[in-house]
Amino acid sequence: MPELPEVETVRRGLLPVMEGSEILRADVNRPDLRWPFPDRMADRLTGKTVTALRRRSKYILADLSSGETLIIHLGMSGRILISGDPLGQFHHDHPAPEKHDHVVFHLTNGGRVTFNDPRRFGAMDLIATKHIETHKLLAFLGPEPLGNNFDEPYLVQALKTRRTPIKSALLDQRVVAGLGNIYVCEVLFRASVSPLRKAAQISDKRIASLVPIIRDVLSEAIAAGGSSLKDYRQTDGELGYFQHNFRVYGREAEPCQTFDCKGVISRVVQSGRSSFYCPVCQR
DNA sequence: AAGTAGTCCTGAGTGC
DNA sequence: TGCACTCAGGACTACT
Repeated sequence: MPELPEVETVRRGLLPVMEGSEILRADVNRPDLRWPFPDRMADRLTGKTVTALRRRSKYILADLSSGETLIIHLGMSGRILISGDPLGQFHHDHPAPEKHDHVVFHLTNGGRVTFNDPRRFGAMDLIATKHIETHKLLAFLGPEPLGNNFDEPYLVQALKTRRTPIKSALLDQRVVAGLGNIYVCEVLFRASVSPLRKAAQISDKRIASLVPIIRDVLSEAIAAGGSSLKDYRQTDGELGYFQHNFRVYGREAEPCQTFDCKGVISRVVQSGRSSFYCPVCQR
């Protein structure tokens, strides 16, 4: 479900409620999500203050006063909702517990942070903060697309020898970390590049052109609060609204929006994921 | 070794 | 209404 913009939106929503706050208690309602929760997770969270709330790729990282960091991944269907009016501005009480509320953090400021994930592809883990870079899930991630290490020479170099379609290459988190199916489709549309084209076969100039487009699409989506399809909500329960700006994703059989293009949006399946694109103007 | 299916899981939607 | 089927913002694992 959530790609980088959705995860960043969740992080920003959690920031004022969680950063600097103490975890009074954690309710862990099942033994696992995608993997078993770490040993004694609830105990290791209890009484700890969240000293910083960061993001790496699609992972939310909560640094704790104990010297450990809680790693949270939302998988396909994960949501995090805040309740309890901890900032004195929401004016709503705790809603009734729902199915798939797997972990609930109770904060000493009165706030409650609920992790809900029907499909349970999400994950949580705890690791010493000083070892976060070496965690199995984070160690092989590529650069942050909105960070300084992601630039034109890097992407040209990274894709130079990749025989896989550009669509698959950009979904590979080792190449660039945080893009998912929706935003790759939108990026390739804006760049007029066919998702079917082999990465290595695209000119350096066109690969380079992807860099600012990736930054723009992600930045615009963050500014819009992410994209809400089925599951995703911001932490206050509001919908994101970038889905209204999709030009190709989910628009199979609709006319291409490129000026003067008479194409029709197609859907093809590449390595198990749907790619939406205009076969006329994306080459 | 890189590239690609298969896999985990629930729920929504569609067609008969 | 029920049932069978497809599809979904991810990404690890095990094949070729």
